[in-house]
Amino acid sequence: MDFRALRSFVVLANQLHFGRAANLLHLSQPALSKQIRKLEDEIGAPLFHRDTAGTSLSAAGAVLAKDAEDLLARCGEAFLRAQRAGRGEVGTLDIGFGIATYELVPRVIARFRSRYPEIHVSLRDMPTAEQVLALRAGRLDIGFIRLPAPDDFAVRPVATERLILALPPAAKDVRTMADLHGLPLVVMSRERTHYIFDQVIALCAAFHVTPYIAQEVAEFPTALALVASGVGASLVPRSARRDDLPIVYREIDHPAADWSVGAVWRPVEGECVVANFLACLGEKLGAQRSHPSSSDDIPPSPTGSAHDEFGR
Amino acid sequence: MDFRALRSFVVLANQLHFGRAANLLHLSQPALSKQIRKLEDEIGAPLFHRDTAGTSLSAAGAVLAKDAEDLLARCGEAFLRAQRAGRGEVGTLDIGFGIATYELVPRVIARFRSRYPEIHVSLRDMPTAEQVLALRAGRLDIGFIRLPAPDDFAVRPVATERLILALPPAAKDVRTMADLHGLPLVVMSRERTHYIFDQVIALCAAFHVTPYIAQEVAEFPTALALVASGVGASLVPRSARRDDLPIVYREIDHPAADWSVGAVWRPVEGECVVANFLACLGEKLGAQRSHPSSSDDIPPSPTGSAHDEFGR
DNA sequence: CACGATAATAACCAAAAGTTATCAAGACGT
DNA sequence: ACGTCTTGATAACTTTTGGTTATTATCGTG
Repeated sequence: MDFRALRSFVVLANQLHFGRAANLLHLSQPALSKQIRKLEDEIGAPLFHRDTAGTSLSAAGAVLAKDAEDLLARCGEAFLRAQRAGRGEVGTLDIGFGIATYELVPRVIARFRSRYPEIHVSLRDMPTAEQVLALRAGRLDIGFIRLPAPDDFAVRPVATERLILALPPAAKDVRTMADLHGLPLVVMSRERTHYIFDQVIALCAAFHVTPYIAQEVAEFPTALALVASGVGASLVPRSARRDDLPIVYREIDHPAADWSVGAVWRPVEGECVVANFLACLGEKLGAQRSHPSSSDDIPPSPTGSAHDEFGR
Repeated sequence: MDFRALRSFVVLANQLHFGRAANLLHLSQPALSKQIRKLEDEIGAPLFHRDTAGTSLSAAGAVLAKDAEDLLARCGEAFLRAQRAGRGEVGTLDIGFGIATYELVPRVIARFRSRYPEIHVSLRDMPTAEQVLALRAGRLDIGFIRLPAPDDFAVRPVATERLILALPPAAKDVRTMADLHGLPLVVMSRERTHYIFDQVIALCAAFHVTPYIAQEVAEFPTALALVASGVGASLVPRSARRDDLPIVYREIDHPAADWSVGAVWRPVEGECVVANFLACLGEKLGAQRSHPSSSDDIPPSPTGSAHDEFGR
């Protein structure tokens, strides 16, 4: 059943006049006659009674007319929805995020939702590794993971932190990571924030320090309190620093101390939903909105900007 | 938006493989590629991600796929409904009937409804003249009217009655209508059954008899009771005759005494609903099923058959 | 009875959709 | 690392379809 014929049929059913209907449809009367006749052949029954005194709907025509109008409306609707989906205005967006983005992501999503109310956003809390898998499998559109990202992803760095050394006053002669060797260490529990734990371990390894774990804690303030009470040293993000405690801080001048989170996505052509979300993200970060909607180059990293976007 | 392209799209969305989908659609792979590309151009966004590793739906494609399947189903449904309407299996049937068919018509309609449950039958009680107008205006499909019908209608005679003279014993020397002159007459009230009244008047006129109306009644048995008690003569359908009363009956050998009802309809090409109804009617009458579904000749009149189908 | 209106038909033309053959790019197995 | 295979795109060509104009048949109507 041809679509154009259906549209012609509806117009004719309203006009009940081949000439007028043909005009409205911007085609000639014989063309319309042919279309209708073809439709009638397909259906196997006349849709109109042709009478020189006037054209009128047949029983079959009357039945079809009722359905056809609705059908055309639905079709147009579907078409528009598809177009809007192409512009990233309707559809779904699956976002993965982890503990480090509990503050940032919901805020961006709130903005995104108000701007694109017809996008169904689904948030999935999962660790970095799982996000990478889900992204590759297409189960996620965007992930927020610890950087660096595997290089088959496009990246938008979102927040950068740097670990600093927190020392009890008694250990104020420790100046660098290397001096940490043998000192007891307060670390974040691997349970909840294993990537922080992992990074601490990796950082120690980078300095050939064998960490001696004195205590595991769940929150940075707790760790600092323990440091202040002399339990041991700790490594915390700079934003967690508290100066009201008797603690000595040391910068760590090593890339392994950098701790950044970025939005990553598969660099696929023409998926506007992702681009739209990244635009919201960019605005939220107050940074330049460099997001390649249809190119797979990695946007310039705004390193050094956007501190303190997370931290507890 | 082309319909065939939509169907192709749905198949491809299920298969996610141009070659296989093309096979299922019985066309070549380039043709399918072209169709999809055209659809994408119309919509303005890619519907699939083409990757040598495999084809997958884009965001827009996923949205459209959801709608398209439903759309196609509805379309097929509408198509089938139209076909069935063409065969007179769905739709509406507007029937007009009057007092004389109160017994027959509902029985036929019951049969018709059980056979064509998806035809919405609407019954309209209206007198002959009004039925004729409604039929011409297309507001009725079938009417049951007193015959003869105007000759732009097709007719199926349904019941024939003949008026007979009912005389009180005291008037048994009356032998023909002509002898009725001056005799008091018991007639049916014009209110309820004006066509019977009218026919009695017409019958009298045919014999140049000026009727002298002694009494109007509502039912034939009442009329006969009055006749038996000597109030006057009466004209009743033969089927109303009662032999347990002291009444003398006389046949009237004149066409004006004939009183028949027929189903009439506009002889329009290819309206199966009407034909189907007439088939039911024919079966109910137990007569030959001569009903011209697509010709406008009047079916052979089964005169003399089908007595007693109405009468009160 | 000629005229006007309406839809069907015919002849023709252009656009489309289909076909086969071929190409380019990755995945894959050796 | 290199042919091979798979997959989809492209090109050239053909067929089909849909559209146009011109004409005809058939009614109502002045």
